[in-house]
Amino acid sequence: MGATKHFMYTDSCNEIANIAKVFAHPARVAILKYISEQEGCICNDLVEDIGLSQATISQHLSVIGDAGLLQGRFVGKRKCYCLNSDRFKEFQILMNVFFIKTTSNCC
Amino acid sequence: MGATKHFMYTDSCNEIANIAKVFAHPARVAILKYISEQEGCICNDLVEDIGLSQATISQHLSVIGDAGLLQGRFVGKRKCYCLNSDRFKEFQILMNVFFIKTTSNCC
DNA sequence: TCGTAATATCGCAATATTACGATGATAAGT
DNA sequence: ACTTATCATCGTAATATTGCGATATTACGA
Repeated sequence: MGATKHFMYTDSCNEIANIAKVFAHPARVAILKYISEQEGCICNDLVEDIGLSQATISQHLSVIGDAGLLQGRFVGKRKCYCLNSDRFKEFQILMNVFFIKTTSNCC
Repeated sequence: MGATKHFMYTDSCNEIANIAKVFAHPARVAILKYISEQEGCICNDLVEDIGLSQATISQHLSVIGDAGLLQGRFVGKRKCYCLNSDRFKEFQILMNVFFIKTTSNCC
C-alpha cells in the first residue's frame, strides 16, 4: 500500500506524469530557469544562487538529468550544465498535446 | 528537514511546481483524460475505469479540484465533474511561457 | 606530492504522498 | 422509516521525496 501503481495506467499517462515530476519541485524549476537564463554554462553557482546545500542541488540535478533534460560536460574540475533542448521540446509537445486534447465543458 | 522550502523560491517557481504536481501522478492524468474524453459529465465511473478504490479516486479528485481545475455539481446523489477550461488554459499558458523562455544551449 | 575546489554519492532523519478500509453524509427509491 | 447508491472524509500503513552532513572522487595549482 502507498506506492503508485504504474501498471494500471497507459504509457501515455505514465509518461506525462514522469515529465511533470521534474517540474513538480520549485528547486528544479529554479534550476532550469537559472541554467537557461545564464545562456552559457554553470556549475556550483546554483548552490549560491538557490541556497540549498550542495548535496541537495546535486540530487535535483540528477533527477532533471535522468529525465534527459540536461547535457553536462566536465571542464577541468567544473561541470558545465546546459539544457538538452531537443528533449525539452519533446516535453513541451507532449504536454501541449495533452492540453489541446482536453477541452470539455459541461457544468 | 525533509520538507520543501517554499519560501526560498520565487512565486513563479512555486506556482509552476504546484501546477506540475497535479500532473505528476498518472492517476490524475488518467482522470483528466477521462473527464475530457467523455465530453459530458462523469461520477464514479472513474472508479471502474481506472481501478483504484473510491476513496483514492476521491482524494485525487480533490487534489485536482484544489488546483482549480474542476467544476463539480451534484445532480441528485451523483456528482457531475467537468473541467474548468478557463483555469486549464491558464495552466497551459504558464507552462508554455516557461518552456518558451528556456532555450539555451551551450554544451 | 599535498592541499584545495568541485561534484557525486551514501546514509539518515523529517516530511509528504499514495492507497485503502471504515465511517459519515446526503439523496433517491421502496 | 428503511435500504441502497454515491461521494467525502478520517485514520492509518506503506512508500517516496526532500534535505543535509559526511565522505568519496577527480582535477587543478603550488
